[in-house]
Amino acid sequence: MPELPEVETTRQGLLPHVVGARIAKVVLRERRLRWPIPASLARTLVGLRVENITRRGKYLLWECRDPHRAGGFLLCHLGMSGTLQVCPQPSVIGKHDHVDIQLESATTIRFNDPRRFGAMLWIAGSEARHSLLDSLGPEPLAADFDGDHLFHVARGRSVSVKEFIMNGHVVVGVGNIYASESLFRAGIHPARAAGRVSRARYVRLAQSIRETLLHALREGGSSLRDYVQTDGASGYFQLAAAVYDREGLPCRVCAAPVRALRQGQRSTYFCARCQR
DNA sequence: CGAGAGTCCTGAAGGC
DNA sequence: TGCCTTCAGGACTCTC
Repeated sequence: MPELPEVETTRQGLLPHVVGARIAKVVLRERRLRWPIPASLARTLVGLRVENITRRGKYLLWECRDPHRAGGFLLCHLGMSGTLQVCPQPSVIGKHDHVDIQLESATTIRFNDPRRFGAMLWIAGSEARHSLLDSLGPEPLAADFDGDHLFHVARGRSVSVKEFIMNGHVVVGVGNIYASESLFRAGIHPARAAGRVSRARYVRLAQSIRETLLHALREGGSSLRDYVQTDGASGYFQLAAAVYDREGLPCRVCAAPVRALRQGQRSTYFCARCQR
């Protein structure tokens, strides 16, 4: 399930293959994703040159241009089971291979997404502005994200701190796995109301989120279940998970059994002794 | 405005 | 063995 480290790993894996390349052909086999892929996307993309791929939260933005006509941005979201793989010699078309973006070099970038929660949309123009991006919170690894930000946004909020940090309008890129891991690292109970966490503890939480994400980034992204890196190798962050998916197993710090609970129809893992 | 539930989807896993 | 149910998850969208 791609979270921010996986999306960033994907971005970095794609960059050397696509930046500067011209799009030769686009095959749309299945357009029914989170939102339908525009039928005109293939026509739009062919002939454009990919100038860069940037990331905003878990959205990837392919900046595409052409000297003779208007460019724009290909907005991609991997949902929870999506991958973008670099296929130097695409051979057999597999199940759920929904989109192929073939470059002039013959290398193909293949979008596969069994659960079809992903997205592929087109933003025309020279600015990457879209309603999906408009009200996103800060990047957790950027300078404008810190404990003060979390503390201020949390004023008066009764939602649990775990659901709070998973809200993309508060901070982007913290998914279910890293939310549990970050709260464990910060020693904060996941069910505590967001408005009842002190400023000092939010400072620690912001730092924990950064550390957790950076750690996962160094490991190449997690591979829990579906994730595959662009070169096909799998990540291995789950081996280092402190609490996620470890219900009943001893806490790595105090040996108390890790506990699980449901929050907003999501599973949360925590240590009742280490987290208050 | 915030909170909470519903929704999309496939595949794996568990129960009987 | 096989069918049925449940769960997994991102994040938008709707209702209250």
